Amino acid sequence: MRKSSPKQAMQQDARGISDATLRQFMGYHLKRAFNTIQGDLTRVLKPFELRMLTYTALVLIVDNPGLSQSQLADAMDIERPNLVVIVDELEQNELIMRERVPTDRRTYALNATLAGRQVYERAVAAVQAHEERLLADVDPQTRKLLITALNSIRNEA
Amino acid sequence: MRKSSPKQAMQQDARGISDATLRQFMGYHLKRAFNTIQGDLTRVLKPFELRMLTYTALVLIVDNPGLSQSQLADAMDIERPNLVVIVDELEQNELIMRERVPTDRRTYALNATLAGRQVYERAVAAVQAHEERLLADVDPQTRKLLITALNSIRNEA
DNA sequence: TATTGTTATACTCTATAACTATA
DNA sequence: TATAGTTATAGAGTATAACAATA
Repeated sequence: MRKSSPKQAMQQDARGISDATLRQFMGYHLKRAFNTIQGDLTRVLKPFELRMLTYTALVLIVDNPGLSQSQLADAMDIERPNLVVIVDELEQNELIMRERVPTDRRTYALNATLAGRQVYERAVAAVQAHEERLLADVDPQTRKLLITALNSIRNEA
Repeated sequence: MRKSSPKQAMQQDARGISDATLRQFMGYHLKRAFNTIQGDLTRVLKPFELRMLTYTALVLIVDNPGLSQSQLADAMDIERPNLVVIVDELEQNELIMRERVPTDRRTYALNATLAGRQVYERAVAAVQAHEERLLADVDPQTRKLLITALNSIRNEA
């Protein structure tokens, strides 16, 4: 994660670097914001032995008991092969279980353990508190607008 | 890059996956939006033999002739070691030149070649056109708000 | 044949430590 | 000493192809 250089989003920074062209470039702003939040989240989630991907998976599993790895990969927008290590990690930490489905023995039903649901409660609270701090300057209406705009980006591809 | 699943940002998707908890999670929206835009940009920049990082570097070099690699790394918010291959790539494609500075022989002054400035013109236009399509549903005022909000995220870390 | 989960693999982006040459 | 650029390296995240088990 990188140290921030405040004021650099303006026309010129202290050393006179002009980012006039870049300032219009949404991808650039998105990337920097994501890198910042990703770095923060790594810290916030460390006490729970989670990272952003395992956190996201845990949340979806707790909220959707019994879903399959394919469904989870689809919901997380990642490829199935990449989900395997994520589910492995959650299972090794005993936060979730893979359970065979009798009616279709190819799939696993994913379910959180008691410990998983407890970690979920605390981790969700920690992430919400973090985002509350992060978005302190952004009023609720703008946050909604932000999310809507971000999702419209996602859906336009 | 991943295929999009429209409507999935709503309460439930076609298979009934609930992402109620995730919907409040800004990091998740940011990540998906960034992944989308990053995938798109890879395609948009391919004709110019650029990727997002080399594009960003080229833009900053053209807009700030003679800047050093340290300044560039700082402006791009990446570590100096990671910039080396980016500058290498631009130099090998003959879009920029490293020139020794007589007054401080440790630093290089980075300058775009004529070809670099021409690629810059066309690549910037292509990226702007792409973002215009991507943000078609987002009105100009909201875009500004979006950028401001994204930058406030960046600076709060 | 098609799908679920898996393995192997490769590529990109990021981060740190340590080197060199200059200052 | 300190700084600019570099090398080597390691860790994430992501993507594709191909396999076994099952449908």
